Order: sequence, then C-alpha cells, then structure tokens
Amino acid sequence: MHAYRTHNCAALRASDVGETVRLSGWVHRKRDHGGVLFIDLRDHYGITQIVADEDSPVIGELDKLRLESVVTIDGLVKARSAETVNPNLPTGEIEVFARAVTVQSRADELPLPVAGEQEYPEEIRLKYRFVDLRRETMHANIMLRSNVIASLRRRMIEQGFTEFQTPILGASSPEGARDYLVPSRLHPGRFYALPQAPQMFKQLLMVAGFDRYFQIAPCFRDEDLRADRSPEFYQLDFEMSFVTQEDVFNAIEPVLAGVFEEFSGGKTVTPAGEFPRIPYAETMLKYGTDKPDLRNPLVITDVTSHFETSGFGLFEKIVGSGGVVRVIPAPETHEKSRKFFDDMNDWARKEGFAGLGYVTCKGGEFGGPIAKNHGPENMQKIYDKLGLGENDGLFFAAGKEKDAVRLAGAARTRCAEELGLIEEGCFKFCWIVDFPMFEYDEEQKKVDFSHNPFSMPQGEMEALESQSPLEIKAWQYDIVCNGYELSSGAIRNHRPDIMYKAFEIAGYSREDVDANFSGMIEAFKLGAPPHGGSAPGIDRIVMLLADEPNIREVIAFPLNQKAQDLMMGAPSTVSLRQLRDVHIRLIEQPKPADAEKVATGGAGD
RNA sequence: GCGGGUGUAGCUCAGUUGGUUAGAGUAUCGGCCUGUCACGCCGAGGGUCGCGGGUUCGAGUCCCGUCACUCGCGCCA
Repeated sequence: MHAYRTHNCAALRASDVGETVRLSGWVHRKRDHGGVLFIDLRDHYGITQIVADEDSPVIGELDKLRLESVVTIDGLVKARSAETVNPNLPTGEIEVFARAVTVQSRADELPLPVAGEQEYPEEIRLKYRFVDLRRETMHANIMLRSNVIASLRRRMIEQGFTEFQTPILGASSPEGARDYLVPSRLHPGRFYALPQAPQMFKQLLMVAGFDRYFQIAPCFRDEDLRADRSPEFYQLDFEMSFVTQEDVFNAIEPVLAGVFEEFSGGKTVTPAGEFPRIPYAETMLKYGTDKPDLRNPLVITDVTSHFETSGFGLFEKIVGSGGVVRVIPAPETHEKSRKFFDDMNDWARKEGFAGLGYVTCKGGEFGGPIAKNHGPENMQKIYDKLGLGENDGLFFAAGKEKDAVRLAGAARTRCAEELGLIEEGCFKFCWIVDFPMFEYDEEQKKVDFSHNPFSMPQGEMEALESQSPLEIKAWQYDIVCNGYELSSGAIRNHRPDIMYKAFEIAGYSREDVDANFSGMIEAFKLGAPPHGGSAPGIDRIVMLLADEPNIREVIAFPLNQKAQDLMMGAPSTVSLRQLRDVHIRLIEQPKPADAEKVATGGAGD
C-alpha cells in the first residue's frame, strides 16, 4: 500500500464500499459526539468524512487533533445509511471508518480559520498566505488562474503563435513607468532594469523573422498600486509580422472571447468578431473615460451649444471661456428625493470637482436651480434632443473640457450604480481605437507622445509632415471589458525615418533617439517587417472571471498595497557586504523594520 | 505626495449622551454527549481598546498628533 494514500479525498463512492483504503489530508472540521467522532478530511480534490466510534482503536487520538493538522487515515469504506447521506458532497454516500492514524504534522492554533467563507483582514491573510490559500475561494481562484493560462497558451499555439522567453535583466529606458532596478556587481554604478514589458524584445523577434510571438510575460512597474494594479503582473504578450490592425483584432478576439466563454460560468460574452470599435474621441465624449463599462446604459451628451446664451450665468461663463457642458441622464428618478441629487453633488465635491449640477423632472415638470434659470422651454429643447422622458432627471458636468469629461465619466458610473442600472451576468468587450499620436503636455508646455512612441501614426510620414500634430491618430488600440483596460497594443513604427520624424515632433533630436533606442533603431535599419501586437493583462482577466474586485485575490503570493511581501519580508535590508559587492552606499538608513514580524523566517538558506 | 475608510480577545464584531469590573460569537483548554456534516450542552482561560499626547472628577467613546492596513487622486499600459 502506498505510504500516504490509495485514494484522494474526492475519490470514494458507493461502489467502493467494503474497500480498505488509506487517505491523507488536513483535518477540516471535527464533530465530536462523545461515543462517535466525525472528521472532515480535506485535500486538494475534496472532502471525505472519517468516522470513529468506541470500536475504533484511534478515536482518542483523532479526538485530540487540532484543526488543520495533517494526518494519514487507514480505514474501511462504509456506506452511509439513507438518513445520513450528505448530498452536498460528492463523497457523501460513504464514510471511512478509521482503524489507524498517522499524524504527519500537528497544527498549532490557527491565525485564521480555513473552514467557512468568513472575511479576514488582508494583512493577516497575506502574512499567513499558505493558510489563506487553503480556503475554498482562494484555492479555486488560483486553480482558475492556472486553467486560464493553460487555455490561453493552447489557444495561441493553435493559432500558430510560438512561445518565447525574453530577458528579465534588461536595460532601463527613459519613457514609461518607473523601473525596478538591479545593481550590477561586475559593472560598478550600472544597473539592470526589470522589464515593464518585453516590448523591444518582442519587436526584435519580429525583426528576427519569427513571425508570430507570444509569451506569458512577467512585467514589473515601480508605481503606486490600485485594486486592479500590482507592481508585478503577467501579460499574454504577443506580436505578429506583416499585419494590419484588422489582422491583430482577428487574431486576439477569438482567444479572449474563447477563454471568457470557457470560464465565465454562464455569463454572456461579446462574441469574437463583434467587439465594438469605439474611437478614442467618441469614448471620451459618450463615456467620459478611455475604459468604458458598456454594461452601463447611460450615455453622456455634449450640450455646450445650448448654454452659449442660456440665461444661466455660471454655464454661460464657462462656455464663454472655452469650457464645455456635458449631461448624464438619470432615468426614472421622479420618485427620488432631493437628497439623492444633493448627495451626488456632495460626492462630486468630495472627489475634488467644483460640483455636479442637476435638473429634476417629475411628470414633465422641471425642478432644480439650473431649470429655473434656464427656463422650462429651453430645458424641454434639451430633453427633446436627448430623447429624455418626463420622469428622467439630468446631471450637468461643466468646466474645462478635461475636467468636465472626467466628472461626467465618474458621474455616469456613480449614477448607474446608485440606480442599479449596471447589467449583470455579462462580459462586454470593446476596442478603443484611433488614439491620438500626440498630446499637449500642460506641465512641460510642449507636444509629447500620448501613448507608446513606437506606434505607427495613421497616414505614416505624410501625416507627420502635413497634419497638425494634435490631429494625428495612431494605430494604437486598447481592449476594454466591463470598465477594465485588459489590453493595450499597436501597429508598430518599423521605419527609422518615420520614427526620427515622430520624435522630432515631440522635441527629441536624432541623437536623442539614437542614444536611447539604439538597439531598435539599428535593427530597423537592417530589414524590419511591418508588425504589431498587444498584451492582455492576465491577472485582470482572471480577476474578472473570478468575479473578484481585487487583483490580489487571484495572485498566490501578492505584494500588499505598499509593495511589501508580509510573509517573506520583502523588501528586506541586506548586509553591508552585499551592498559593497554591488558598489552601493546608502544615503538614508532604513527604518528599523518589522524583521520579527516575518512568519517563515524570511531570507532562507 | 494628497484625500477618504478602518483599527476593541487568536479571528469576526457589539460597546448608547463621556460614567461601576469592556461584552457576544468563533477558536483554544476542560467536562458531557453514538449519526453529525457550521453538531449540541456546561465551564474556564484569553484585552497595551493601534501608539503618543491633551481635555475631563472620569476617555474604548471627545480633541490633536502619529503608525499600520485599505480605497481613490496624482503616478502608471
């Protein structure tokens, strides 16, 4: 007989009754009735009920076991009587009568229980992650993640993509996010940078002629965190040669739609080939964001022209000085109290906006200060234009275009949430296309790249030479799902002449480009195919599929919100000798850290 | 860097207008219980009310500061 088990804890059925078996697992729950004792024995696969009564030689020993101890049970598979079958367990028709037990590992009192789905503070969960990961939901999330990645890999290979690895120790590059740096021992004063994405390497693989690349790529960005942002994360990074934007869309839509359909648990998914394409300018107007949640039916409209001479002084002034007025409908709010509208305004102020105006409408009768000043006839004109009904309210976001867009976008989300308008049970995908190539940087008072400088401008060299920079669009696109940016990509600029020109518009000389991007530029001078790709974020995909609001729920060992590993104690101090090895002297001593807080002893061998 | 939220037993939480010895559930330990599956019943131990200062006859509660965690803004493909 195997030293630890003949079956796993989900294997036994009524057909196994009478078998002598050996099971190993964790003591999930205990139910002690004095003369009879039940133990739920849990492993990765499931739960089997162990039973012992006074005929069992080990009832005393089993009784003393604390929860989460690891044991091996030898016993006899018995049928449960009809009344005692547990229909909630796949193994519920049987139980194992314990004849012998080997304690493999005794557990102390637990910092957090495993059984049950009670919520616990993240700090404790992360410090004892190995216990937290035993819990049903976390265990399922991590398995989902593994299955999603396996599926993505299979789907990419089926589409003719080849998987590659690229360096982790790379060169720092000036644009983009802050790099994680690794000091060089052999080269004093020099540093490697962990990849923010394998961007240049995947493009160089195209130059090398491999045609279709993909990688489950680890990426590192030393920036502040959000619920959907971790400093280290994974992308399904891919790149294709001799393709247009259309080809990239056709390649990735079936992969994403397919994997979502496979794991969505019955939620509907935008079918491949039907992802709506929304130009950047349109999404900023209609949804107030470049990552619109299309489950939200509310659409923003520009009503600036109505307020040029409106009688409403505040809006007239804003419009007169080049500002805009945007409106968000609040359908069927005739029975909402004044508090509902005032709370929205308070919320907007708390978010740092000047305020959110509103008009109420009850049975066709307008209310609120804007309607009073603007007049019911003028209001009706707006309502007619927007196709609003007699019981629909309206929120107003006015100001400089950038602020009004952001406020309108946030108010659209808030309003739909408050009114329960967000459609559930669906994953709604879209492409955001036609991103501007350049934008005006208010701080630096100059034109700069608005996205990745390596995107090909639409219209190529001719556009750069003939159009006003801020008018030029790029072959740059995002995939958005339910308000989350899942992927960002572009058709790349593979032409050195166009690249020098694009950088020149953003104020960088030929020498700047050669100095910072010499690897790429040189490669493009030695025969480069037109190419493009994208990089869907795997953690966010799994987060959506697991229906979790936080990316750390789908990462086995995540860093916390301050980018610390509470279990292993990273980042940690290092010895003077280690610092000397890499030629580093600290100018600021680290805070006397919580070295003793480390749960496992940290540094290792 | 800025703003919001949270912080009371190992864990989840309650704690009224500032007023006696800070409670409950769960976990732990002890006792009882032969069919439970969140078993049940009895009992015990367990507290730097995050930390520091202040107001007050009296602070878990009010004020100031600070720390930790978290959400958002800035930042970030």
